[in-house]
Amino acid sequence: MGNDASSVCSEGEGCRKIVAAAEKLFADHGFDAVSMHAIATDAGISKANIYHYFPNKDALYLAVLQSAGASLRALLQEAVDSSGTASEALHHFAANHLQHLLARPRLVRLFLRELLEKGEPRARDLADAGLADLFASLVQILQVGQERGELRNDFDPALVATMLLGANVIFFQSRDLLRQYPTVHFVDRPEDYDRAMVEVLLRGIRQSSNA
Amino acid sequence: MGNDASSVCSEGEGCRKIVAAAEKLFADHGFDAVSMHAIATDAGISKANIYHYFPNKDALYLAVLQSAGASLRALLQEAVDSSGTASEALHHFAANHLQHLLARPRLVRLFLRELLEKGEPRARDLADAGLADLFASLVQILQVGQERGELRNDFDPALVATMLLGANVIFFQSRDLLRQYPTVHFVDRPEDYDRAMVEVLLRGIRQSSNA
DNA sequence: AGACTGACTGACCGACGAGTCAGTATCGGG
DNA sequence: CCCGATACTGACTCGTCGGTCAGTCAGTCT
Repeated sequence: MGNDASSVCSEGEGCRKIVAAAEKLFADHGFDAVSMHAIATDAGISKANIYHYFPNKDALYLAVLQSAGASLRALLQEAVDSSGTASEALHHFAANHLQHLLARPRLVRLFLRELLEKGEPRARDLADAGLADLFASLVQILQVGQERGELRNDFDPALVATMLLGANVIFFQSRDLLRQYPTVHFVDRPEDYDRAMVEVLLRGIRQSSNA
Repeated sequence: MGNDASSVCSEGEGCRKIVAAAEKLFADHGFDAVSMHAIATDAGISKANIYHYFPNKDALYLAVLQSAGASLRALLQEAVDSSGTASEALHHFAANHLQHLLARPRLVRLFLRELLEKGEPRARDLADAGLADLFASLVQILQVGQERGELRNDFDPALVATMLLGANVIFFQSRDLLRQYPTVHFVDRPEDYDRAMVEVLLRGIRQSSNA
């Protein structure tokens, strides 16, 4: 599935299969709920073979996160395109961002999981880095919009960036839940959701008024 | 700490201590990472004693979620007050909602964890119920505002409700992360964050325009 | 006193977890 | 054809897990 295992596996069929299986299982069930045996079985190899490539379970987990982080970051940065007006850039970002989230749900959940961890900072820094980049890009788009006079000056770009990211993340995370809610009709149309969402946001931050 | 263990413990000092310890550990590390021994130690009793109150680990976890759910739901519904204008109600809700989230981080993380689980639906329904209630309340506030002509009619209440909830949840969840980001100055002032956030939102959905 | 009850414990069990190891299959280069 | 290295395996160790059990202890009712 084109995951960026190459970055951590330096070629090698077996290794890639391991990371792919681990990524799936870790994302679905979390670190502690997944045994090395389960990973091996899913990858179609023996458990001991995993230790040929990775010194221990933590290292494998780290490798998975690293590989996932690389591809996820690349994917999401793709969504950032600061050309055109701020409005255009925001619409473009929101739509692409959410679309990418939905296209690779496992990677996303892997990172959301990490963000929830309190005790052991297994790879918080890694998870953080990706989000920080994204956040910075978004803030920049908004700032440029402000400097150009396209957007109002009385709001904090970081605030709106947070709102936008939050809107997408919560949509991603509670999609199934929302689906059970009868009157919600944007559940299966992420583009609709994003378009409407950015419109509301823009009306709140655009310079002066129009319809 | 006033958690609603009474709902599941029918009095009894020991039982309450168990649930309290379990709540803390489960919230911090997740179901699989917490052993019965750890819970017993933290509660200051023997492991076997836990089985005097709960038939197995899953039952204990369920009880914790149930108790947490009860108190969390009560807490959050407190934030809902549909008296006054929609603007007032939204401001009131946002501030209280976030404040409650931040006041009981463990309960929140317990539920966010559950929302992430894919395979076993240990208690998804339970976690869902709370959110659904809240969501419905918010939607209603917005609908009333629309009917009264206070808010525009061209937006989906469910969409804005989602945005508001999302804004609060992401703030809660990535607070530490945001703190490392230099230019963000609303991190340690949730009220500021919420006031500004709702203002932007309101400007986007309020009928006609004003400053 | 004695019978009964619920809270509680230490010692134990089988299962399964991560990780090890001795050894086999495979394969490219000399 | 053999050699060394790399890919890979089954069988093992050992610690910890969830869960059980026989039994102690404090109180309470009669």
